[in-house]
Amino acid sequence: MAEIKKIKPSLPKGTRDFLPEEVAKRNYIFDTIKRVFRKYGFQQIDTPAIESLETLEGKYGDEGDKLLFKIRSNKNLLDRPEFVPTLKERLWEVYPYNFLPAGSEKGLRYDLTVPLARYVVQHQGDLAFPFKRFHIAPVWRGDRPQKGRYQEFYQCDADIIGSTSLLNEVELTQIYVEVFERLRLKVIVEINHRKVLEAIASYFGLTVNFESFTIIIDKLDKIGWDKVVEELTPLVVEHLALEALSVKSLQRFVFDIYNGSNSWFDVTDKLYKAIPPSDRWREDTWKGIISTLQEVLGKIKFDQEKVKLNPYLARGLSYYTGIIWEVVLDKNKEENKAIQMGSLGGGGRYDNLTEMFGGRDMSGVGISFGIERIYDVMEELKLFPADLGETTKVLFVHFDEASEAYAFEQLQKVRALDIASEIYPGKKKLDKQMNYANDKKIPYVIVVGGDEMASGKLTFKDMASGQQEKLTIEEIIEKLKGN
RNA sequence: GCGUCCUUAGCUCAGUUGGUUAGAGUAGUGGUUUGUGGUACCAUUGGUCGUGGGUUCGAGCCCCAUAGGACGCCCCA
Repeated sequence: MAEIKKIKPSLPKGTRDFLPEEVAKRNYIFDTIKRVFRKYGFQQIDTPAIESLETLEGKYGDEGDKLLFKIRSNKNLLDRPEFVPTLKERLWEVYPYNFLPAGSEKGLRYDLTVPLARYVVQHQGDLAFPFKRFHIAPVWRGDRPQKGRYQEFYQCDADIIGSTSLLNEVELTQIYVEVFERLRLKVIVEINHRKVLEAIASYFGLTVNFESFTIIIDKLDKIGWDKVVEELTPLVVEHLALEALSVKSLQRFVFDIYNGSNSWFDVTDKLYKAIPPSDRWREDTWKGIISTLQEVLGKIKFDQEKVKLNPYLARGLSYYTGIIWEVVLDKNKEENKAIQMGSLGGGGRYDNLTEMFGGRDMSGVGISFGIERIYDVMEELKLFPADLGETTKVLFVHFDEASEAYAFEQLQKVRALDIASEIYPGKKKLDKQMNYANDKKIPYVIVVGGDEMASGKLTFKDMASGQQEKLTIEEIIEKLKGN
């Protein structure tokens, strides 16, 4: 038997272990979000962590493809011992994929959206449309890790597939507001329409480089107007021969509209008046966008401090085609001022999602919660409840085999009432057993020894106060049920 | 793809211009207290100094290479 090589315990880069306490906190976030999702009629689904490479490749652009985790095929003939070195083998080393049947290669999922598209097309016969699902699961990216950015992380998405009604947008906005209220985070849900950006770009003659335009505009929060103008200027000059003055006016244009207004209707009205229909931009389309925004925002009385129209909100994603969201900390609130954190969520409407899998054209709209960041912010603001209720409520401790057996019997009575309880297994000195309760933050301990067995009155100790009293098991159960 | 930094005990880290046997705190174990934790005190286990090579009488420390990791750009679900 070969000796097992001892290695230093370590994790691959960009991955984390979670301690029980951390899992409890993460579950608190997940449970809060799930409760709201279900309240609005969303059903949870799951899909495999691995998908065919076919499914994943080509969906995230060149940059995304590079970050895909690929799983080496076990069909690789090179690994077979009987395989002798030949020219073919050399070719295998260089071009292994060329010798594999298409679709046999696997990869780890990169997000939850592409699996959703595959899922909807594959199961369309079994699903009720509009299909409202949520999905909370880890995804993997071979990215270079940074602070708050990992190779394995959770995504938490809710989407509605197959309905173009704006009621969906209204409800998703409600969900954002409600979830963050429940988590006691003060945030602003920013809303924009993708085509507002297109209109602005078009008005300033930036249609050729619209992608670059959105990428730059999206950085506004991070780098400020001066840098944005700086980055936009070459686009204008190179491709459209407009003087940089136009970019300055772009800044003023957006800035004025956004700042001088108190209500969404003011903002949308101003937008409407500010952008004259050009030959690239038909008036009725623009009207449609404005009314879309007004309908979504005006449907119910959102708190205007919490839900705001942000005409320069872009989001990098190219596949969004309609309303887009982003959730950010409300920097006007005192407690948030010191916290440096990007968006806590985002989403939008996208068309043709299912097309790539041969499905009929289905419009989709969805939101996502950045739970890793939400966790960090809540930790910093100390917003997690002190008692997350995920630990044992009461521990039985004992001295010898007889008292262990007796305690074990009593334990069954407590467990019969679904009270989380345990007995210290095996013989150990009492202080070690108490230590265990202490480390595990178990609030109550029941001491069972000779006296207790004789009298039937057990020693019930409150670990927080240190006080203890002699009670029958029935009296103890009553107390435990009470809190 | 570009750049900065890190790696010494399970964990967090000291370790002087290169010098004898590499330390501390913490966690663990045993005890002070054979029926009472969160505090204290005493004792004690635990290290191929990431790996490989080089310089040197001598390397945790200097040089080269390499692996792993963290962070910042780029990009971004």
